[in-house]
Amino acid sequence: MSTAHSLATEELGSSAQRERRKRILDATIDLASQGGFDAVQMRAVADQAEVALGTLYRYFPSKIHLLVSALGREFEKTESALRERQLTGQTPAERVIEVLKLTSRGLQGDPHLTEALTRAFMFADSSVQTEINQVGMYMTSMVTRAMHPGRTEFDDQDVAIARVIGDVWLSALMGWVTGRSTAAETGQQIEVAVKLLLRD
Amino acid sequence: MSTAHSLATEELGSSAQRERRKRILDATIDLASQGGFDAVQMRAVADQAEVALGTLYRYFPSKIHLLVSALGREFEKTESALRERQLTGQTPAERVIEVLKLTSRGLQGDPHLTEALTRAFMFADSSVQTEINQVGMYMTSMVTRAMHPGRTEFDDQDVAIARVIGDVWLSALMGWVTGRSTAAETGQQIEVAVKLLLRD
DNA sequence: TCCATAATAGGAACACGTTTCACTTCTTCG
DNA sequence: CGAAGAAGTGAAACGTGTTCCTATTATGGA
Repeated sequence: MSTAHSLATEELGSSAQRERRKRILDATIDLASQGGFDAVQMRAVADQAEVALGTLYRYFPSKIHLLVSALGREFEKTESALRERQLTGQTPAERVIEVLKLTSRGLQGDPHLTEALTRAFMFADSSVQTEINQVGMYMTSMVTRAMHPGRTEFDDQDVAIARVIGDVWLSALMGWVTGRSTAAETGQQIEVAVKLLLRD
Repeated sequence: MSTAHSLATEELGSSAQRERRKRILDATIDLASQGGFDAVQMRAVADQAEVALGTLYRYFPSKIHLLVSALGREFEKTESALRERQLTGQTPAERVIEVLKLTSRGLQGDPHLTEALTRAFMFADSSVQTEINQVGMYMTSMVTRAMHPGRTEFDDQDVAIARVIGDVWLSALMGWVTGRSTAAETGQQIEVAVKLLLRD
């Protein structure tokens, strides 16, 4: 434990363990990026990360845990990238749409990866609650911050709206990763929802 | 539509084939109802429906197709039951909430079945598009009809709102079947969204 | 009725997530 | 340092979705 403190969600462990964990998640992202959900095969991940299959399962108790953890790491990056970006939209609706478009574009730039991570998220049950909640918080945080830049506290109505937007976003993404709608339709769908919800 | 013609989504076939198909779907619903998604094992379905495994796969090319087809049959029943029911709500929002509560209550009365069907729906890819679209149409139809009872044509705004509500409903259901939220929270979540969307 | 063809039965075999186990290599601490 | 326990390795084995194959049975037209 080199540095001062650790968040509740951070795992402790030796540097060798942190290194292994990183290698595993890197391999996961890499395989997902190449061939999507089906290409993330546990034996392949273990091989590419240069750990034994049993070790992989010691770090991540299932394929779903593995992929949702990877999603968490990706969302963390996205959220911190967004924090540094100045939004240009004039209204809450415009800014929210801007944020969602940026995020979606990032995802749609890597369809296989998106498919793998979204599928895992949708399939995750309560045993993955910790990782899931983390992703949900990033999402809500990104939307509420877009609604009211600079503010740090948000009232119930704002959070409720952000949640609904998150739901629509997930459904739209689901439609896209499962090939039921195009990227354009997905964007449209989200835009309509945001305008309906933030129309005052 | 007894004998004269058939819709595009209806399969033709001899009465023996229709009978087998029904037995398979019945077995599917039964097993799902008892033990959820995991209990719907293809060998078990085949056994209970008294068909060979190969025959099961001839009728439904995958477990997902099988379950989404079963969902379609259930939704058909729900939708026609709702058609005959007189809604008591005074406003569109109240009526939509009424319809969704009724539907949700039906689902939550059989948690295992709901879990199985919802999971399958979420996991379905574009190869199941036909069945998926059918389910989506039932959903949109139920919501728009609740918004404007008696009306048969709906403008774009109404349909857009119905779609957003459907998205929230699916996300909420997902949270519930995966054990991430309670039935009460799910109902609350949907109610908030409907009130936000139909607040004028 | 009889034959060609499609449909079904029955079951082996394969793929991949997951579990298990015996053995080896670290890590830690007295 | 040396020993105990934790972590990692490598491989076998199991469960379930899916595929494949051969023999048998229905079906429908000449």
